[in-house]
Amino acid sequence: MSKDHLGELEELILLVILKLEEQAYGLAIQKEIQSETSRNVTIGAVHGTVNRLESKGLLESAFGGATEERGGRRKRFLKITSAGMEALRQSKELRLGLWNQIPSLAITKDDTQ
Amino acid sequence: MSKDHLGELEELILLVILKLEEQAYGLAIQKEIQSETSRNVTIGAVHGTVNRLESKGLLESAFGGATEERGGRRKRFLKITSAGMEALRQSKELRLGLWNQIPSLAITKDDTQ
DNA sequence: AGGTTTGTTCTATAAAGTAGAATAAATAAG
DNA sequence: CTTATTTATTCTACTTTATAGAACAAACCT
Repeated sequence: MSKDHLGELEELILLVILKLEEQAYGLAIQKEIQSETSRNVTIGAVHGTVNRLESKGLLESAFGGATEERGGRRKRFLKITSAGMEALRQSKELRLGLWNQIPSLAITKDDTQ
Repeated sequence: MSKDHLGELEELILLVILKLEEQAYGLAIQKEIQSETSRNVTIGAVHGTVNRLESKGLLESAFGGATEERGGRRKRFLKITSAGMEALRQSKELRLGLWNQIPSLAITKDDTQ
């Protein structure tokens, strides 16, 4: 019953991974968080959180091959699992439900894409 | 720059306080979280989080007077400050922004009230 | 081989969240 | 007026998340 919700950074990282699609790996996630939120999360924080999410089954990782770039280690690419997607949907539903019960925060058509 | 975001429970509690309006105090918050999310947060967790939010200036508290009920101690009523409201708005904006960049999570008119 | 670049791992600490027992204050009952 | 009952907050100990950055690893270039 309890203990299925995402931490704040866990949720943010899952969302950013979805946004980055095929280019989701540690450093890219860190940069994307920085550009979306002007928040400075360190690379250690990103990997720590990613590891936790993987051990919970909310995402999977796989190392990429050699690249065409200058040099550097192989990237560890992240992919959301269906359990991870479900967790994001639940979180969205909870917030939407609460916002819409509070007039000053309710969703309007201005919020839709 | 960094360190202005809400924890997961912090945000949930602020939203519930807004929803409860004049009846926001420890036990009521606990029950409301239970009914909105079927999550069992203990009363210690609620008060601990409320205290942290108050010390951050995101909410204020004041004890109520005697009631017309059976017995029991005075309630400590909680009220969101403008800084608290601002934090909630920022959090909403961040999520809306990310969801709308991800087709499977984007807000549609079905999500509006 | 040595240097540079890109990236992950590791280790230590602080903050947030969890849990429930202890305590307090108000009213009712005897 | 003393004791019991109800409603509620405080307190204390612990676990999980989040923060921070140094250490380490692997790929490419010269």
